[in-house]
Amino acid sequence: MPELPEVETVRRGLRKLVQGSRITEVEIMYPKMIEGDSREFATTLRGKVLEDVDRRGKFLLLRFSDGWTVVSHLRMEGKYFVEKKGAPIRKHTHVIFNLDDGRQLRYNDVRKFGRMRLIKTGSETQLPSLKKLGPEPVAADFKVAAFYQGLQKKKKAIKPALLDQNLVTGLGNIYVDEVLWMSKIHPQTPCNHLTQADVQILHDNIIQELARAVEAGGTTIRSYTDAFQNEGGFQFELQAYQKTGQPCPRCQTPIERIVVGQRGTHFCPNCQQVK
DNA sequence: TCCTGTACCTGAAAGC
DNA sequence: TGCTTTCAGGTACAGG
Repeated sequence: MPELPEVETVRRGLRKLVQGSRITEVEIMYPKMIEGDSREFATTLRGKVLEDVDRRGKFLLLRFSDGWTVVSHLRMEGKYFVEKKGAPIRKHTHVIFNLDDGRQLRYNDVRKFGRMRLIKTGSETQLPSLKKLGPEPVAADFKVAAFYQGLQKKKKAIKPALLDQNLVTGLGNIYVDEVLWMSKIHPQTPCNHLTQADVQILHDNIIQELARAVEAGGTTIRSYTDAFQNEGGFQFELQAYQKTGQPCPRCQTPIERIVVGQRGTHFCPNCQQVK
């Protein structure tokens, strides 16, 4: 399930593999994957060069010539890979970008949750889904004072607040459980109960954890692979996520699983207590 | 405005 | 063994 580190790893892979390639044809097998007119999506991209691949939060921004951008979200199980034209089409391949060198950039998505949208480059900041995104989880953008103020205005639990993408972007279910464990904060703690000291620790752990996960090439739990079809390495670093019944690495108390905001949630009942 | 619940999807695992 | 049910979760959207 791609979160920021996985999307960043895909972005880097796509840059290496297909930057500079020209699209000769786009085949769309599952039109619902395309937001807006899927035929227009295909005809507009014909002849365009993929000039760069950017990222905002968990959204990939594929930059094409003549001022076009494809905004792509992998959601749960979306993945891109490159194969030669004529190679067997795998099950769950929904969009194929034919390239001028005989290769194909293929988008595969078992759950069909992923979405793509074609927009004019520069207008992505006006898309509601991108407009609402909080800062990137890096020290230059993500400021602890604004984070604390944002949390003080919320009464809901910290876990769904972090999954919202409004206060900071890039966290998903795995990394939220991890950073809350690292910060000794119970996932059901109301946001406005957190002290400045709690928020400072949480802020620093979010930056540190996501940077480490990017370095490791992301986390593979179910099916994630990057554009080279490599799995991530960060699943071996997880301390709490999916560790139900296993001893907490800090205090040896068994990790528990509860449901918070309809999401499976893993925490240490000793280290992480509700305030 | 904020918050909660649900739909979208399929495959794996669990239950019978 | 084979069928049915439950679960996994990121985002958009509806409704309170």
